[in-house]
Amino acid sequence: MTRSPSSATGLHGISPASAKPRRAAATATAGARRRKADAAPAAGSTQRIVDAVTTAIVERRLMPGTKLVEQQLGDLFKVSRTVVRQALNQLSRDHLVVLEPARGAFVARPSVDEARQVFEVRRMLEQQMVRQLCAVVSDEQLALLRAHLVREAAAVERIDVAGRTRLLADFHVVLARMLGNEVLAQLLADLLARCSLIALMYQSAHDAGHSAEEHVAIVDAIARRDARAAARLMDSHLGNVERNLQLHPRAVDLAAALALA
Amino acid sequence: MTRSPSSATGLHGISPASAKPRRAAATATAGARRRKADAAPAAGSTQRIVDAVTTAIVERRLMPGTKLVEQQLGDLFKVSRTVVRQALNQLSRDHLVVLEPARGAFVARPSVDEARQVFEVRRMLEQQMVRQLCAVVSDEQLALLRAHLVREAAAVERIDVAGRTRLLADFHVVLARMLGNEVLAQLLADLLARCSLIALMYQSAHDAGHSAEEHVAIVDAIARRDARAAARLMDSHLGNVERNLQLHPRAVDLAAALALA
DNA sequence: GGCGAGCAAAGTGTATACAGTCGCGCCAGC
DNA sequence: GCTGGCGCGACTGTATACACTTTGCTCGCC
Repeated sequence: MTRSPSSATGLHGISPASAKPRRAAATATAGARRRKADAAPAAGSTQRIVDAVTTAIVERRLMPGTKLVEQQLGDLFKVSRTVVRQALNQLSRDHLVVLEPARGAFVARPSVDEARQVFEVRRMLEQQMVRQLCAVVSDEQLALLRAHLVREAAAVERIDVAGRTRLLADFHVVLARMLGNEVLAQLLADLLARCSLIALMYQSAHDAGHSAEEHVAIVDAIARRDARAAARLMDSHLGNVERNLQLHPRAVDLAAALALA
Repeated sequence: MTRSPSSATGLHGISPASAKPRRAAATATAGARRRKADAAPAAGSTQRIVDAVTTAIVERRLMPGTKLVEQQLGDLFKVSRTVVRQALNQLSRDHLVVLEPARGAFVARPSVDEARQVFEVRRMLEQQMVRQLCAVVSDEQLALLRAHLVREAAAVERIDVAGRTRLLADFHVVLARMLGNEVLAQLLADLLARCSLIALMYQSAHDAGHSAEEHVAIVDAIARRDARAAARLMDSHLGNVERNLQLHPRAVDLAAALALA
């Protein structure tokens, strides 16, 4: 959350690959030289569109299934379809939109199976993540975590839906970053963006306050360096979040329902 | 490995996102209808380029750092730069190439840190993966695994470098697929492609025969439904692979060397 | 009145054209 | 002889143009 190039949009860790595409993983020298180049001119117009669409989806202004017409987006952002297409391609890689050949781009509608699988992977990764974090976490980092928890609580308090959604997701990315593992962090950011879309589709009955409390418990366990507890708490936390989704196939049994009638 | 749209290239699980971009995750009806469309006409020329470059990198015909000029690729594949650019964008998302703004596309040169982080994530995922697999694996699946091991051994035997590299990596994707978790499988495929590049850069001293033997041990543990042993074996297997890389920074100490001199 | 063929509008897929940027070599000046 | 600016060539970034597919509608036919 320190140096996110797309922080202008309001998203930090969520935006799945904001930091990725343009960041030269090349030798450090090249990275340093580039810094002046992409600081001022807003880091490419493609990324602007990606970020805008991402936030729009996460903040529920674009519903799943919505068609994204290239020319319309181009007019809105005052760019050509070329740039819009690049953005849509990136978004499709993040699984936020689906490209249907010769038909167009649509906001993704993740299936129930996909939702379960995403959570499954998150459980695998994050359980191990907190376990390892117990071994290496510093006091400064713990302080940062506490600070994050305070912000979460505040957002929950003042019913700031967009803000709390972002903070609750960012919590997990912050944990990943603390391991110093950028690969893990980006992976997790991707998964969390997909989770936003999933939560959005399958109207989560989960109340944010509960999640925030569980985050507190997890941090407490980490502070005690209690790896087993931390892993268990994270597992049950993710289980709770998933359980509170309405992952009961509806569209599928439409055929069955009609057959019955 | 059953229905890979890019199997024509010789890569199965490795090709990081061959299956992803064009595969409509949309409702099953749309998927069925589309099948006729993308079956025959080779699934888009963009993907052809992505696959070709991917295999070229994995099979060591394109060395890290090589510049990929758009016009040249366009001439080679008889397509316009537009298509080439799309392909390069996809490849950059897979971390196989790096795009430097206004400079061009280069075959990625993953840093030592990145290599370590990729392996770290693999350990997290795959340890949990085999653990879970012990609980759900069927006899047919075990037979498939045994068959795969036989193919691995054969490739090692006849010193088929390209083949064995692919098979050794595919093993891990096959495991992921057996959990029925496509999200996990694709994630792992991504990571494995990056590992190919890493192994290629930091001249692995690891001999393939050893890896194949470790795979056998892992499958044995899974067959015994011994989750703890399987997890431990997978962990040590990945540890061995990583340890056999020459992950000792060289270019970095250039500055130090100059300071000394 | 329902149904299928055909047509037109909309939108995507690809190619081409143009503008901006980087890198390299040349040349003047010190 | 070496250094620093200048200009040219190559290549990338973006816009525009054109061809093809899909889709919804209309009209004629059954």
